[in-house]
Parts: sequence; C-alpha cells; structure tokens
Amino acid sequence: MMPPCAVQAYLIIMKTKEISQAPTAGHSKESLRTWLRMLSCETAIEQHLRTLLRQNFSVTLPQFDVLAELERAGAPLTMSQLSKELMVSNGNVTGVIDRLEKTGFARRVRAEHDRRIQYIELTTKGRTEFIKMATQHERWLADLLSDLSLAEMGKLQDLLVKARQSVGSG
Amino acid sequence: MMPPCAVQAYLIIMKTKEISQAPTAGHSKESLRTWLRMLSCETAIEQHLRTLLRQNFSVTLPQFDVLAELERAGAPLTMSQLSKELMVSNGNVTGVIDRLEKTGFARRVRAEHDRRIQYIELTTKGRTEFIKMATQHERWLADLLSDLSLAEMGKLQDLLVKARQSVGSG
DNA sequence: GAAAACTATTATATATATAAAATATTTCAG
DNA sequence: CTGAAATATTTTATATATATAATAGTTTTC
Repeated sequence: MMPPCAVQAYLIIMKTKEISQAPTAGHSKESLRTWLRMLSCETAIEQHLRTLLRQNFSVTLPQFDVLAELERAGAPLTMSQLSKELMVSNGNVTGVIDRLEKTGFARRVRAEHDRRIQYIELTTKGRTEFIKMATQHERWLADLLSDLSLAEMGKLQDLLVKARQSVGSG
Repeated sequence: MMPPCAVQAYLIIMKTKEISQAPTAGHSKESLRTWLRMLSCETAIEQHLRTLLRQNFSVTLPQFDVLAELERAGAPLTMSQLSKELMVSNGNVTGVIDRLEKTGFARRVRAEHDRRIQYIELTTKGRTEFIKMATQHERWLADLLSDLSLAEMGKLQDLLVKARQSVGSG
C-alpha cells in the first residue's frame, strides 16, 4: 500500500544538508530539520492509521473524522459547522457526506426553521461502528508509540504545543 | 484559503477526553494525545507552506517535492525512483510530471538502453526556480518556528526521531 | 522462445482547494 | 411594510493529488 504523502520530499533538503550541518548550525537550518522530522513521523503514523482503518472498517480517514466530530458533538451539525471544525473546505464536506449517506453511517436532515440548512446526524449504525473504530484506533496508536515512555510523551507534547503556538492561530 | 487536512479531526477525540484525563492517565490515552498534537502542529505548518508556495511560485507541494528530489539527486531519475523516494504511488508521479512538463520545469527523456525507462530531468528553468523556492522555503520555516530555541528544537527532534523509530520501518 | 519480472501509464474512486452558482433568509432603505 | 440588496448555506465545477488495480510494452531469465 502506498502512503498519502504530498509534502513529503522536503526530506531531500534534509538529506542534502545533513552531513554538512555543524552542531551549532543556525536557527534556520534547525527549523528545517525539525520540520522534516516532524513530517516524517506524522506521515508514518498517518499512513498506518489510514491503512488500518480502511482494511478493518472500510472507512477513509476523512470519513472517520466526520464521524468522530459528530459523535463528539453529540448532536446533529450543519455542513458549515463540520467544514469549520475539520478545517476543510465547504465543498469538500459535501462529497464526504454523500459517501457516508451511501454507506448508511450518517444522514442529512433539512432544518425547518431555516431551509438553507441541512443537519447531518449519525445513524444508529454509524454511532455503533464509530465506537468500535475509535476503540481500535486508540489501541493502534498505543502500539505505534509503545517505545515512548509517559515522560517522553509528555515532553513531546509540550514541545509540539509550543511549536504549534509559534506557527500561529488555529 | 482552506487547508489540506484529511486526517484532522482526531482532534475530536482529544477534545472529548481532555477534561477527564488525570495526570496519571495510561499510555494509551497519552499516545492519543501525543498523536493529536503532532497532527495539529504538522498540519498547521504544512498549510502555511502549501499556501506560500502556491502564492509565491505557482507550484504545488508534490511538484516542489519532485523538483527537490531531482535537484538533490543531481542527475535524472526514473519514474520508479521518484515514486519510491517520495513514497508516492507510481501512477501518481505520472500526473505530477505531466504538469511539470507543461510548466517547463522538467522533461522526460527516453532511455536508449532500456526503452521501458523514462528519465526525468530538471530543465534550466526548473533548477533556477527551485533554488529560489528552496531558499524562501527555509526562511518561511525559520519564521514559523521562531519561538523555539535551538535547544528546544534539538530536544523535539530527538523525540520525533524516537517516535518515528517506534512506529517502525520507513 | 515462453514465462516471469520490470517500467510506466491508464482507469477508477476518493479527497482536496478554489471559485462560482443556486437557494434561502435577513436586513434595511424608502 | 415592501422589495431590493446583502448574507448565509450548500452544492456544483474544475484542477490537482492520491491509492489501488489493471494494462501495455520491454527486458530478463530459464
């Protein structure tokens, strides 16, 4: 199975510069190295999860994301709410919901008070299946990161949060 | 502009569990939290870079990746070599190269010794433009991660490498 | 020389960004 | 209070990217 990738090959630059990097390399070079390592790590995990979800539950990652958001909300959401929460364009959600309706995991319900709005809600099947997926998903992750101690994960989280804040709003 | 996303909304789970997490939460929960933070951080950076590349150089991220790989190699590569290096499926590279040929950044050259093979090489224009892009790309990254000290980036890299190794081969 | 392996492309389904269009509601000038 | 303009919500259109699978052309191997 082939990975999602996309960004990926910044790796090139790292490969190129790596040898010539002195330990005191400037902030610019270290930023690049940090980013490339984050990218590599994130991509590897994402690939595993994507494949596992597809093979075990016949569901794609964006579909899983929508189910998760609906389950978390505990109530129907509009298309706009979904696209905002998932940070995906509006037109995108339309397609994902189309597929989730086809497989019977979610359904559209037209609002009465404002007929522009469609509420998206989980079906019983959708909720049941999502619970299974989420449980398994958490197990997979624990396995993927099993070499890290709790303390290491804590430190890693702190640094990731700091990096995220540095990048800016979101 | 809307982000790439895709994986994204595992965030949901984090949001759900966050409050109930005791400091001594188990490895499974911490793995999930670590992953969600990594995802959030990586996605934010990727979004910025993607937008900046597109707006400043009219190039997509996969196209930039191919250019980078060709530049790094310093020699023409075959389609298979590219798809392996970039961890993208074979059929995928075909499309990206089609577009890079159209914009004049790269070109196909049929090998003489083995007519199954196409070598992909940078054009002069492609090389020139890529250098500009890579320089700018590094600046953008330094800016995005400017809140992190060199020591913090070093520690973050160590943990990311360890996480990457835990995930497995690649 | 036939079977197996290799290389690249094509086909199909899904995902995504951007932009434009379609539909419905709200606001506000008159 | 009415109706045109502004807003809001969603879908559609187009281009790119991606995974998987199937196909076509070449080369290697036995």
